[in-house]
Amino acid sequence: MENPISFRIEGKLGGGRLGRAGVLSTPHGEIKTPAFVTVGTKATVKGITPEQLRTLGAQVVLANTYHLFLQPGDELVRDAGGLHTFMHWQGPMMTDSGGFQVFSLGAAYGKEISKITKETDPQLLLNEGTPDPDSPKLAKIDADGVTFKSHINGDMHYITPEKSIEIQHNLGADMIFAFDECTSPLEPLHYQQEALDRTHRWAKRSLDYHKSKENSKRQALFGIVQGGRHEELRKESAEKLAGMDFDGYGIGGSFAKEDMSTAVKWVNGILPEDKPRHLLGIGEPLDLFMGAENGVDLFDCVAPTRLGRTGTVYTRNGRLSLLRASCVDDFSKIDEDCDCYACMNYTRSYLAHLFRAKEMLGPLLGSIHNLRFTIRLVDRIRESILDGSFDALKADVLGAYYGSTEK
RNA sequence: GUGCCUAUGGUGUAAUGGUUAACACUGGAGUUUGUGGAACUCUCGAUUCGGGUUCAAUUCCCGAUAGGCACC
Repeated sequence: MENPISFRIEGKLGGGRLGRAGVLSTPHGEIKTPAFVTVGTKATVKGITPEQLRTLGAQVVLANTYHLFLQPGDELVRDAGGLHTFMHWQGPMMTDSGGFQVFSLGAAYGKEISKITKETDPQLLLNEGTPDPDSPKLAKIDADGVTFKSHINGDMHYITPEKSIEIQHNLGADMIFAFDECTSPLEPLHYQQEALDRTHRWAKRSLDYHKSKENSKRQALFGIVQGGRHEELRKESAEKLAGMDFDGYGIGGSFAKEDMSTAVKWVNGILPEDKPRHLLGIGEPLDLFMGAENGVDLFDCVAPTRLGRTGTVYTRNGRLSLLRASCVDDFSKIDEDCDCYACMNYTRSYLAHLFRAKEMLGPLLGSIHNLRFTIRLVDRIRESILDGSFDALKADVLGAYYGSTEK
């Protein structure tokens, strides 16, 4: 049977490292990897038209199963002709499985926990124990699936691996994800193991259901590696999933920052080389270099849009809050090196005015800039892998970004 | 002109004869990584002025000043 996607490696990083550049072919076009996947959770990259996305160099958009299932409903999207038609994006698309919402609406709901934990003391992470069961959650896990309480109207919904895949079939993205459980790093080891076993069973069920449908001929299914910060679990997960016939792989989890690179290395050393790997929910400049260096082909992250929308922009010299007093009369561009629409036409002063006046153009321009900044950075990383200048680029970019006074 | 009322951060409001005068917005500095929501965390900043009563006054009294209302 013909595969819905194919992946071709065009160049490798060398030096015994896992990094590579390639081309991922999908039913809606090619993706040059490494690539940054723009996040369009509810079938829209907030405030950005598909035409603008193309101008930004966006190659692929990621929407979310959970959100679209609740609103407007996957069957409606199917009846509209699928996500591509519905949202007027004819390029490659992915959908996340809803697995992350098990985390964000469950263990992490209303808590200080986010995808990247700041906690650096491993003892604390391990001893924190299971978060108190009385705390309100919108997601409850059992062996078979997850009960969600809609954040929109309180309706209860039960999502199983099969249901997640069914929804994703209706949505019709080119690449879809198995239903997984993203665990909190605060969970103890025994829970991580239990959750991982469950994620593996769900991966198998996702795959079996997917393969039983015609959609598997035009939609690729990615399995998701979990295992938290534990080497044994990460490697076990990579091996288990590598043994299943997925079209590609996601690397999931909630990490302490410094655990991320080791987890990626463990996993990518095991996953089949000829299939694409997607590091879920990452990242920022440092993380993109780390991922690319260690064999990640796809990244997605809400940071560029969330930050940009709320007034924080990337510059070559680090992050800059446009709300800062110093921006009020700063008539320079956001970033001298940037070729985006915002940088070509507007000053920091104007952007500061828009954000202070709460004008809607501010969030749009901030999103445009951060997306372009991130997409372009990953594009440059790709080129550098192909022409052998990766290390020089990394030193140059990260030196300016993290070593400068702008921050 | 007379009478009445009011006067607390930049703005709008709390409170009290006794620690450190509270809250919201604004201002300043941050956080944000498969988007529940945009939210959250710090932080600067005030008792109109002058007298008096009192151990102690932002609080009670008198006056000034300013504003509001009413009346002539």
